[in-house]
Amino acid sequence: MQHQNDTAEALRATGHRVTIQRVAVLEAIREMEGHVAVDQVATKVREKHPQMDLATVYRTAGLLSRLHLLNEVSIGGVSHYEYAAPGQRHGHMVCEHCSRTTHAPTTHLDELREELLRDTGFELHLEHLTMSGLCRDCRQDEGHSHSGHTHAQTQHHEHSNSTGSGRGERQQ
Amino acid sequence: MQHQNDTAEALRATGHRVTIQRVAVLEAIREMEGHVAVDQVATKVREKHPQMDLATVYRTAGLLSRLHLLNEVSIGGVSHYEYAAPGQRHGHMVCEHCSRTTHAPTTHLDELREELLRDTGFELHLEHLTMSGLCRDCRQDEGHSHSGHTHAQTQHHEHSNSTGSGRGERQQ
DNA sequence: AGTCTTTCTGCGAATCTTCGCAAGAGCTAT
DNA sequence: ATAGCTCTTGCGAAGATTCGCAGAAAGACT
Repeated sequence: MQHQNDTAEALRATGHRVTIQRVAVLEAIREMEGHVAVDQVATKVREKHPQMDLATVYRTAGLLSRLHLLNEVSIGGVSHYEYAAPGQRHGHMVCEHCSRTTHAPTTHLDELREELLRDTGFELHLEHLTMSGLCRDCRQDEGHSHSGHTHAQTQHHEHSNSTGSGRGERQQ
Repeated sequence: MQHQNDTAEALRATGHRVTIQRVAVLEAIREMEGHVAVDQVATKVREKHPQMDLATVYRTAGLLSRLHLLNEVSIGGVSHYEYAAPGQRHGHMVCEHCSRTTHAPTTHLDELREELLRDTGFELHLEHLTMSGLCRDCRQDEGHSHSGHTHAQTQHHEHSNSTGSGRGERQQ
C-alpha cells in the first residue's frame, strides 16, 4: 500500500531507520478514527505484533509526531495522537468539561502565528497547539448532566458540582 | 499582609476552606519569581511546613489555578505555576528548544478568542493557553550551543544533533 | 551471505502526577 | 469552648511517561 511507502520514505529522508514498529504504529493510528490514546495504540498494534513494548509506542509516536506524520494532542493531561493528513497543520480545541476534541479553523491561527512572529519573534508551532476551553454544548448547559457526546475517549468525564449542600463549588 | 486576606476571601467566596497549606502554597509561589515547578514549590513550602505532602501541593496548586489565583504552564511536559496578578489573564509561549517561557501579548489572543467563539462556539480559556514553538534566539541560531538564557528551570536543556556522522537528525 | 557500525527495541527502574482512603482540621451552630 | 458534619490532608499505591542499558536489527560495504 501507498502509505507504508510514504512512511518509509519520510523516515529515510530524515536519517531514521525503517522498522516494523514504526510502520505498525503509524498504520494502527491511521486505521483508528480520530485522536487515540497511547495505550489504545499499543493494544491495536499488539494484535499483529504482540511483543511490542509500551515505551516503544511512546517513543515511536513521539518521533512520528516530530516528523509531522502524526499530530499529538493532550486531552485531559493524557497524550493522544491522530494521523496527520499531509499538508494539513491545524490546532486543536479540547473541551475541559467533556473532553471532546475538534480542529481549529486554520485562518485565525495563521493570523496569530504571523502576529506573534512579527511582534515577539516567537515562531508558533501550530501543529502542536492545543487550546482548552468550553465547547458550545457544555457552555450552554453549564453544570448539567448531558451524556450524549463523549466520543469514546479514555479520560475525564465528570460534571462536577450540584451537591445541594453548602454554597458553591467543591472538588479535589 | 494583604495577600493572605485576598486568598482567604477567594477561597471562602467559592465555598472552599481556608487551610494553612493553601495559603502557604500561594505565598511560596508569590515569593518565587516566574514559573516554578511543583517540586520547587514543595521544597520552598517545607521550609516552614516540613510535613507538607507533595500530593497536597499538586492538589492545592491545581485548585488555586482553577480559582485564577495561579496560572498553570506546562514546560516541557512538567507543570509549573506562577502567581496570577489579578485581572491579568495572559497566555504563555514556551520555547521547545531552551524552555524559556514568556507571556503572550493579550491583544492578539483576545482577538483569537472572539473569533473562535463566534465561528465555532468554543470558548477559549486564555489563562490556560500554552503555545509551544521557537523563541527568537533559538530560531536565529538553530542547532548551536548557546547557554546564556535558561532561567533556572528544572527540565530540558539539550541542543540535539551535531554528531558529524550520517545524514541529518537523530534522537530517542 | 557476512561483517561492521550505529540505531532501535524491550525491559526494568525512575519520574511526574493522580487516586483512594482513614485520620485530621475548618466551619457552623450550640 | 464543644460537638458535628464535611472537606482536606498525608500516605501509600497506581497511572502515565521517560530513561538507561544490553541485546537485536538496519543499513552500508565487501
